[in-house]
Amino acid sequence: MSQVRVRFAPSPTGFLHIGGVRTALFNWLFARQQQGVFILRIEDTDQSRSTDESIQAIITGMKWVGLDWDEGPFRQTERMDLYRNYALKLLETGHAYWCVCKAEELEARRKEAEAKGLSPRYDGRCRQLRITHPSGDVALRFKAPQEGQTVIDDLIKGTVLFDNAVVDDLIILRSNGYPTYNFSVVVDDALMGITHVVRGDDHLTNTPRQIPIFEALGFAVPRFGHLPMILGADKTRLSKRHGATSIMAYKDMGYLPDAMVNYLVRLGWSHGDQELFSRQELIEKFSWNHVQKSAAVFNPDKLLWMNAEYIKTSPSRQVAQALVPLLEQAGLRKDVEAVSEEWLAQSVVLVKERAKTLVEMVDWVKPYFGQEVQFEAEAAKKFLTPMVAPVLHKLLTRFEAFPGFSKPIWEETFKKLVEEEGIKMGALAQPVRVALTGRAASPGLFEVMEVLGRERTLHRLRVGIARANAGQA
RNA sequence: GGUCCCAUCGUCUAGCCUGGCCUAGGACGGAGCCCUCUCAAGGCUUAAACACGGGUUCGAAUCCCGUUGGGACCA
Repeated sequence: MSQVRVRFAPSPTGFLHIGGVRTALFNWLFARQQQGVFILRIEDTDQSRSTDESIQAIITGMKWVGLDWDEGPFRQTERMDLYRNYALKLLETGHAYWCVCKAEELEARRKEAEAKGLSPRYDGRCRQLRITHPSGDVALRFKAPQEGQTVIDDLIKGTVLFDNAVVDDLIILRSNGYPTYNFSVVVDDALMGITHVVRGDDHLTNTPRQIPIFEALGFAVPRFGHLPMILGADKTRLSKRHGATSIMAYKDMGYLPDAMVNYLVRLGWSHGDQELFSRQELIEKFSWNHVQKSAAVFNPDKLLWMNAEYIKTSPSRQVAQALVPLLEQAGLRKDVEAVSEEWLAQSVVLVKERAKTLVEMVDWVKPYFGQEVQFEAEAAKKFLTPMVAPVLHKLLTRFEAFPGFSKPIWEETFKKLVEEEGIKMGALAQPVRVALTGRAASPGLFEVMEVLGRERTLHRLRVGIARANAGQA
């Protein structure tokens, strides 16, 4: 068995979208599992739509999700001579011919055929012309086999049969000298020694056009695998209308790359009932025969759940690291610089089971930065009332009596006070919570105190008491 | 229009190849209950699907044919 060589070949016509990432992912998993080679190739022959920014977007996107490639990125625009040479080689070997049909004529004939209810394929009229010295606008056409069948043993769809009679002679070199998509792909896949062509199933019907070209060129025909599409909630092809489709948009929304990868691979692939997989597990367990044949609807809710799972279970230092850029964006640069990595990781532990995204986490973690707390008006009004001020003061006095912070001791002190006062836990807990965090919802009170430390806890209690006394008296 | 692909809960899917273990399992989301200092998380319970019609067979979600419905490509 020769080494597996696969590729991901996106067009740089925008950002890297999640459908592309999934295609790349399946290729990557297979390459890593087989200890093969994963190649990145940029299909930028359509120069009118290709941009350098898009190429950069593909690269940053791939890096973010951790899909590293072994060869490339190659760009088709740097390989134009190759396509021309191989096209002319086909002409020499009699597998291609010059076609002088004008675009308008072809269009007219196509319409005519359609009107008659025939398929709008090229009728092959230049095939017999044997034009050897072309002039003016000429295109090079591939002589497609007219008889027999082309059989694809697809990795995902199984055996698919096409009658060659339905495949017409496709243009491989346009009159402007540019190769067509179907031709440049074959040349590249052949020259790069691709053993498994795995792409979206929108290419399935291109395959019977491409196989004869491999053969005419004298190259081995690779295996093919056609992945089903990703759809939006309305079951139409996923697009901007369905919300974010750019992979980097998910980074900005606070998703973890591992969660994206896990979700995307589960969209179309399964391993029994298992939902969560580590990268290593994915590489080990991946297999083509458990890839779904039908299209799948992208479900943002499930992705969100999965992201929450990853936030909860990933090492807190790692999550903290991913959180830093978002904290800085939120205007907390100075605060972040002032704290230790360890402290940050500790606060992540505090909120990680409440935040489903890193963006949410920024909000959860905000109250633990800085000396002062920002009160939510409603929470303060409801819980920091003159009525609770005396109890809060008692609590403060008792806390002040301890020279240091000790979670169990402070907790015990707190509960004892509640008991003595004959009030419910919540009656004291909520005002304290608002005093310490400014909000009516937070992690466990004593965990919060631990992260704040003795001094800030006492300080915020004092401020809270002042606020309570001032409150609409 | 032609060719090709696809079809299990609202969604992602297990089961299909190698019929019986399927009274169709899991997950997300929904509903309810429990836990609880708030918010979460967690635990438990629950509603919810084999597109339809024919065959083959003792027996079909599973195999075959057709219908319907989606989709892709061809410009």
